Amino acid sequence: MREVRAGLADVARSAGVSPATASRALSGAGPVSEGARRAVLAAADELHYRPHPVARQLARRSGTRVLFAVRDAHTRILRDPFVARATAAMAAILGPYHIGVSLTRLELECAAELDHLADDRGLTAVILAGHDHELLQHLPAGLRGRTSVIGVGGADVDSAAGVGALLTHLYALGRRRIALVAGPSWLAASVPPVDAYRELTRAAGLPTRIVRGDFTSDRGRVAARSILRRWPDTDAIATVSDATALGVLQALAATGIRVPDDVAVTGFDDAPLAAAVHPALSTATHPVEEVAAAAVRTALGEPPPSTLFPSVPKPRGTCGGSASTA
Amino acid sequence: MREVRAGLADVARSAGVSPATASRALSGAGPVSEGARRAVLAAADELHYRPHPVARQLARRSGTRVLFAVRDAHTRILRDPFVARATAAMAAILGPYHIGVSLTRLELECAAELDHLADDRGLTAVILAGHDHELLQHLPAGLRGRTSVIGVGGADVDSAAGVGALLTHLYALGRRRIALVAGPSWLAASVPPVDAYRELTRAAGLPTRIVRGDFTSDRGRVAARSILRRWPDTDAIATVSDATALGVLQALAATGIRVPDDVAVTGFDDAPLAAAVHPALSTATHPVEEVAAAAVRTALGEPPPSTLFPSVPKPRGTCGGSASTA
DNA sequence: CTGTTAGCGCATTCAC
DNA sequence: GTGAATGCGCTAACAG
Repeated sequence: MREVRAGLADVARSAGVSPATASRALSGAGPVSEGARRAVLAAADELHYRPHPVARQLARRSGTRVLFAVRDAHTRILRDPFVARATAAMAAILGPYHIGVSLTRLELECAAELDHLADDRGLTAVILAGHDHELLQHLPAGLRGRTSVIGVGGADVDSAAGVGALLTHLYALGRRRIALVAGPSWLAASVPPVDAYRELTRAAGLPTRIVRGDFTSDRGRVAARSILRRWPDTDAIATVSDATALGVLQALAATGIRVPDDVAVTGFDDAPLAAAVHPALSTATHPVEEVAAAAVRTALGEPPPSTLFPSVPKPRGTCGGSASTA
Repeated sequence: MREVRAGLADVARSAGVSPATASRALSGAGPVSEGARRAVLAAADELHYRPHPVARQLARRSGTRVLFAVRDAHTRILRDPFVARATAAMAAILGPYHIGVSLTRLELECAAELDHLADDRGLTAVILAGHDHELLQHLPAGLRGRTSVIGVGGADVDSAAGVGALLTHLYALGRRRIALVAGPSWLAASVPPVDAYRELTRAAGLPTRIVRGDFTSDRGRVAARSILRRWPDTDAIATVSDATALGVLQALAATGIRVPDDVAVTGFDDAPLAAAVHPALSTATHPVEEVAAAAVRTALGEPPPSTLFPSVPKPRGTCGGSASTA
């Protein structure tokens, strides 16, 4: 029943105009008289015209994919809930534009990989996460203007405020020997939380206890043991990742340390089940979908967001104090 | 320094052959003499030739995107951890093939939407989840051969075995009044777990207590209250979703019912933090990334997987018995 | 404002 | 085996 798919030429003919005019009318770009536009739109509708995205992208040289490139030491970062959530959000946002999403991990030393990406003509844009300052400085020329960043310098959450609020909350509840499991040192996003931490400890005259972590619970376990060994009287452990916080909780449980009675714990990012652990994990929530949307828009040419996205502290059971175990 | 990107024509010229031969040599298809092939490959390497994916896909009319379409009553399904995880996995798998991923939700009544998708020439393939039998029966002709399915009839986990094992475990631990929060009735994947449940209850002479749920914790809360009202002596509640199980746990906690002492609870899918709640959530783990990979391969033309993926029961704290709270 | 003319970069008929 | 020609479907430059 269905004839061969109608093309732009068919629409143009049926509307009594040239393909060029039809193209302008349909893509909304370029000058078209009101009459012609109406005729074209009617014809397109009549013929059930559907533009061919691939041909369009070839002609426009715009590419058909956005790449979400996450720099990290481990492959398992690709299974990280934050990454998965952001990827899915991008995929949902870009679908209507006929643009797909790809996901890849970048090694810490990724100059060569970036060069490679720079001349993949199929890529509309690249969204970077897990970067450091140097990386942004040395972006291949071919990537400039079609790259955006999630984290420091791009679509970012106010992690300093979020972590700061959590720390302040711990302090208000009487914790005085607070340790921090910071992010990896190769990561630009690791800095703001550390700054916030140093500011609090200095202002309050507290001891500074920092160990490095990453986004895994394994490292959380290790970090917790390390902290307990070096500073046995620690009464709170703040982290910058829910997974890490869970690792901390497990290590503490294994040592017979009570949470939050002996040691309070906080995470970061509000992973799906964070509210459901017992005691419920104190953390901070972030609008990941909005961050992803902003990153996409920026990558596609809009100006970058001028403000940070909110990092809202969610003090729960593992903080002690006014806990809600719901 | 860098000249204009080398095209197939440049490679051909440099290798002293025609573009056609170069194309054959590079794409590996068609007859090419060994000498020519070598020359072309060398030239391509020399010129740092990178094929233009969009042009290639236009010429081949193969499309540049795979769409992951999840049928569900609610938009929030797109934030479901399982969906996000599967999406990210697909995006990672397809990247090297220069194919992107899009994500969309389908209404329960989605015949029109499917028709629409069928003639989006930019779509390489469509991967369906949340389908029912009728949907698969009435797939638009334009989608046949380039559609695959996650769940019953496609890349699926052995949910009957997984749920069955969990139920058997509950039974072995002495539970005799087990209720099931099943999946939604519009979903084909809801059936196997129910079958497994009925089989156990019949074989063991247990009462049958089924209520419908979905993939949200809200419904889990509602379901738990409903169960307690209708069958106050229930001593175990099995679900087919971790989120639902968490909702059940919350409702039970709110009622002062102890888990697992009074009522045991099981989830399904091993969400990221399931092991970390307290008591740790009993659930079943699934190789989501492999399922996604299989779905992708099938959508791209390979034969569908002949066997079900394993659903491995993870009895933990909420089951009672040999619990491990780790 | 509109139509004409050229491509976009590659894959694929066909003759040779 | 190979090459010349043609087409994928649409957009962009250019005259008019």
